[in-house]
Amino acid sequence: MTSASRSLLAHTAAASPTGRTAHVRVLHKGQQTKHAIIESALHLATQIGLEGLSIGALAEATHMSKSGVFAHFGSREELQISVIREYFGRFEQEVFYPAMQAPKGLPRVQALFANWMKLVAVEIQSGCIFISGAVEFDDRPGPVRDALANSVQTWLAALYRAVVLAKECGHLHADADEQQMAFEIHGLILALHYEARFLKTPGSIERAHKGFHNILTR
Amino acid sequence: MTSASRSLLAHTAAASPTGRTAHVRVLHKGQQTKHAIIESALHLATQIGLEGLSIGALAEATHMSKSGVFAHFGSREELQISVIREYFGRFEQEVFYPAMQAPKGLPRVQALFANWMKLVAVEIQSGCIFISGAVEFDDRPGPVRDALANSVQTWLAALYRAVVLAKECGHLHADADEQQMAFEIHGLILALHYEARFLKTPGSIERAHKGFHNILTR
DNA sequence: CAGAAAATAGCACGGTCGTACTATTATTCT
DNA sequence: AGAATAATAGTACGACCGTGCTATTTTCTG
Repeated sequence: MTSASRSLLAHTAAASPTGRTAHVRVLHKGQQTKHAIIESALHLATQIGLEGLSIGALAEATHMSKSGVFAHFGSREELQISVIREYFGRFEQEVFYPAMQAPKGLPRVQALFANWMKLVAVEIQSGCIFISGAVEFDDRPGPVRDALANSVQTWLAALYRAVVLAKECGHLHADADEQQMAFEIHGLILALHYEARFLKTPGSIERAHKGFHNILTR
Repeated sequence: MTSASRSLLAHTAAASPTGRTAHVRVLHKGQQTKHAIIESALHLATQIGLEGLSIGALAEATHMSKSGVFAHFGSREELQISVIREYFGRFEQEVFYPAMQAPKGLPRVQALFANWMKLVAVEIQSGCIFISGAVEFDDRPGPVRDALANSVQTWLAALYRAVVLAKECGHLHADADEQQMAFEIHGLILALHYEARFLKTPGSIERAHKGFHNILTR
């Protein structure tokens, strides 16, 4: 397991179920297993979906009791939200931040797409909660949906902004429609996920790449 | 309700739970309520998804007992498959057949896309089981997944074939990649569904239309 | 109008779910 | 060290699930 080795920041102190605030203490050992639970939950959720995530199955996967798992979150919703936050963090780490080191303009857009494709290529096997979650919660208002939608919006906005910068740099035609391009790129990723993961159509990855090229050269 | 008025063909005699074959009889009144149940189930499944479809909820919606509903299908899987078949039939009726009356070539491709868009525009409110089902069953083998995948494959193949014909008619560039075009069109529909239904991004319909235009004029 | 057969209801079972509530164990602090 | 507190386990509850079994009612048929 490569579980507890990352992110020593332990940011935001993650509001505990009980509203205790006396002495701003640094809590140690519980946080660690909580992180392990979230890791396991993320792994489960990508396969079965956020709705399929059950505390019982999670307890079994982590060799804990149901109540032991439950106590860390206080509710299933809070667990789901934790998973979304974790996934978003990894998405940032693997897709966004590395691409931001590419020079702004077209290279950065290409880096963003390349990193995104690299992740989705993995998710063809494991699943993607930004896609499955969208379907599960498109009709179900509430905090989980909000967390999910915010995460996706943030990422799509970052992509859009990169395209805007590329146009400002003169790397795109002057009449290029940035919103339109972001929309079409999003469509390529969704079609890739759909056709490769569900239909198992061969050649989908190449088609997504070619589609991206088509969008740029217009 | 506009329920029992369509499709007097009553094709395929829909294998009953009991394996009775004595006397090829024409069964009447049960088939009718079965159709009503499927209609209600379709309505439910588009909103909550095929997995969210529960016999209890369906019984309540149709003012029947759980066992009364259950007896018509023999299993939940069979119910789900019936819903898929019904949805596919309507899809054919609303999208495919009308478009086949357009002259083959580019007009027919445009008609297919236009009809598809018209349907998806409705499904932004109600949901689409070809999309939600793909997410729910991409990891879950079995007859439901097979029925779903077959339906989608059939439709995508029809779209692809229309593009091939358009190229043969000389309505597209000689180096046009038909598979690629079908892939990108599929992506537009998926992006539309995602952004309009889940994110509620305004202007998505126009972007899908514009994207289609971009694909054709290349 | 019978009698047969199909359609529907009623009921019960075992299972899983989320989540209170209460013990017990492990960890941390003084 | 022991006291305080956090972490985990144990147990139970009510709700819903799919589905099997047995009545009862409705519909069709001869």
